[in-house]
Amino acid sequence: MSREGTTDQQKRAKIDDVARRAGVSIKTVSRVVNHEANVSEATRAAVTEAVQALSYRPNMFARGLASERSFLIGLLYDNPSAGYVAGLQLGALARCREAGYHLVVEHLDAEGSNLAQAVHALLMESRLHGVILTPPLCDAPAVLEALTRANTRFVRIAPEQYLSGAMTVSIDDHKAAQDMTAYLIGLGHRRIGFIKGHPGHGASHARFDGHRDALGKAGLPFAPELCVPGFFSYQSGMEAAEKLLSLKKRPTAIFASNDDMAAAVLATAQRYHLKTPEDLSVAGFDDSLVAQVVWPRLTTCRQPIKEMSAEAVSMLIQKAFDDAPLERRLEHELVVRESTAPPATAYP
Amino acid sequence: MSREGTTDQQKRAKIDDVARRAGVSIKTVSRVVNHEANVSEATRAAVTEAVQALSYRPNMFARGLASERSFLIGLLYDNPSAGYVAGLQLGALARCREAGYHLVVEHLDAEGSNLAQAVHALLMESRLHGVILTPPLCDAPAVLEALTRANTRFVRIAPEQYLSGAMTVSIDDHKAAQDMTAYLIGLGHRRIGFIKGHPGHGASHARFDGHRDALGKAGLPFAPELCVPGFFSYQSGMEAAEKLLSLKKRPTAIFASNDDMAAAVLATAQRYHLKTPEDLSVAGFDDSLVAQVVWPRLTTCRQPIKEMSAEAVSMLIQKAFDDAPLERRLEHELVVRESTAPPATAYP
DNA sequence: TTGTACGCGTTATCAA
DNA sequence: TTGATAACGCGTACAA
Repeated sequence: MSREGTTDQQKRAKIDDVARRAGVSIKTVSRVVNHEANVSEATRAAVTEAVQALSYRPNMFARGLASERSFLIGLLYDNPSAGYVAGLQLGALARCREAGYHLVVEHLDAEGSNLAQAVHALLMESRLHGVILTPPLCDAPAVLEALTRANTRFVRIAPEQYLSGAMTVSIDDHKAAQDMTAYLIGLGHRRIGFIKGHPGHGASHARFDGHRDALGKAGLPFAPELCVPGFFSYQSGMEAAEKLLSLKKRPTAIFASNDDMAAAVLATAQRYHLKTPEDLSVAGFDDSLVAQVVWPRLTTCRQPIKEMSAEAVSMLIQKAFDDAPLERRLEHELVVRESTAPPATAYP
Repeated sequence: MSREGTTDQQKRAKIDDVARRAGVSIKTVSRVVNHEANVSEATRAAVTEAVQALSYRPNMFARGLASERSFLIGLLYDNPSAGYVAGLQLGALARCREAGYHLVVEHLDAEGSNLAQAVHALLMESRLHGVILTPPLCDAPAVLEALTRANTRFVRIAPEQYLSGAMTVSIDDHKAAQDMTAYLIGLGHRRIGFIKGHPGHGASHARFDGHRDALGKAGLPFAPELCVPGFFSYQSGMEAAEKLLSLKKRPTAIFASNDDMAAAVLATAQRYHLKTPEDLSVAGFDDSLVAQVVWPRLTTCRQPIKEMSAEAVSMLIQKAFDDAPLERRLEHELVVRESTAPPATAYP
């Protein structure tokens, strides 16, 4: 019933079909498709024409079987923040699409006893071209070892520990936190509360150090009671906020190590009948979705998650690994919104 | 340098290795691995032992090449809500892991002109076992047609349009919205504002109808000015809330078609110096992450997204398709939190 | 109940 | 610059 007898869209075209139509061998088609050198312009054009005419797409499985590596990239995560994961994934997907790769996603339990086994199994059955590791997985020894043993390359995003010879994408968490604290000091704040991040996550320590260094540079003392632990969760932010706000000498600003905890501070402040930002300035980190969904909207530090994961994909699929840098650092950005203002109480 | 000469972990075991170790043919190994019948208990045990000893995992690419279908399931999405996508993905991943499948994620532009081409290309290069379609993609004709033409099975999650013979997972949006409005009426509210969802998404109309029916059942009039359009985005929620709150005769409660928009109502109410829930009750839909991150926390309707996507995977990988139902409907649940209360103003 | 031999669609080796 | 042909690891008629 098709209007054209010659164009049979029903069956998928294979490399042989393309070769026949272009009047060349399959190897030549393979060369063109894979952008290899040593093909004359004429034949290349002929093959390209045939590929388009037949709307040929190389079979992913045949490729994976024939070559050692595939066009599949793995994204391994175990992160409670939906916004963080969604952002990362979007960035990775965009770059994958450009390059003709596909993304296989895997949700692992970073605390699970069978972590190593799960990674091992994944690598055995699907020779992934490469793997993207997000925190806290990028610091899990079991994962790292399984990857190394299987000789699968990987990129770590925002890792905590330095790992010799491993590819990494990150921002300068130290500098970013320092910038934020300096901004708060610039507004006139002198007593600034700080809520730490999860001690198991990479950036937590760097952010804390940055905060403290900013205090030092401004000649302000570091008050231990103003620095409380947190775990990146909303719940932990509530508890941390309780501690800080029940202090006899309350801070005029609180800098939380991520937006979820900052949102918790906002909620807790309301329960204390404190107005934000008049009575209490609040700053977060990440510029995740919640930052714009709470009221007042959060002043925060934007981490370019999409760009980071896109960069990770690029590093995995690059041709020459010899002269390429192992570590890439992207720029952060201070995003000032309504949750921060000069303190109502004037200081000398 | 290995301590055991016999156990060479470096190379991946293949089916031949297992067959040799178990003293059977590769076909028998294949039978055991794929849980086929007609294998004696003794040989099955022997093969199982060999599989574990060699930590054998069948090569995904070889399988995909040899058989028509693969162990890959596609998840296609174009959804602005990070929480929704993250939840869906988690549910699908969990079920996939149990069944030994992997998830290939693809982010498509539902409005894009090359939608059909993108889906077509994906299906040509990787014969996915099946595909999960999320709104609004599950109603995109281009996607549906590409899938049908490639003879790839799919499950639609919460679709708008009925499609004969297509598999579907959903909740009863009509009933859910009706329950919520009935709950608000039960609290004593008589003027209830409603913010619609994106007209292109399946559930929007059903939710609106449910709301209106609940009003009718309670003998309350439907006031057109209390029903405003929205698009599921935070921004659209802000605009909708503006309209409702600037009414000369303001509603005492607002029911938004999702949590993002409900969060926007909360923020807008604060700007109007309205206290929630004393001056204005607010209800959302989905029970996404934001519902618990805002203050007061949102009363909402929980949609079991994880269960829905897990169910979708199950439907895709089931053996017998003949006697299986094409549509499955899961239960919703009203989650009452602090954002709703009886109205301050008493009605006769 | 078990095994043999072939094919799936690519990439890669080597010769032309 | 090209091409013939052998892997790649598994599923599956078909035979035993």
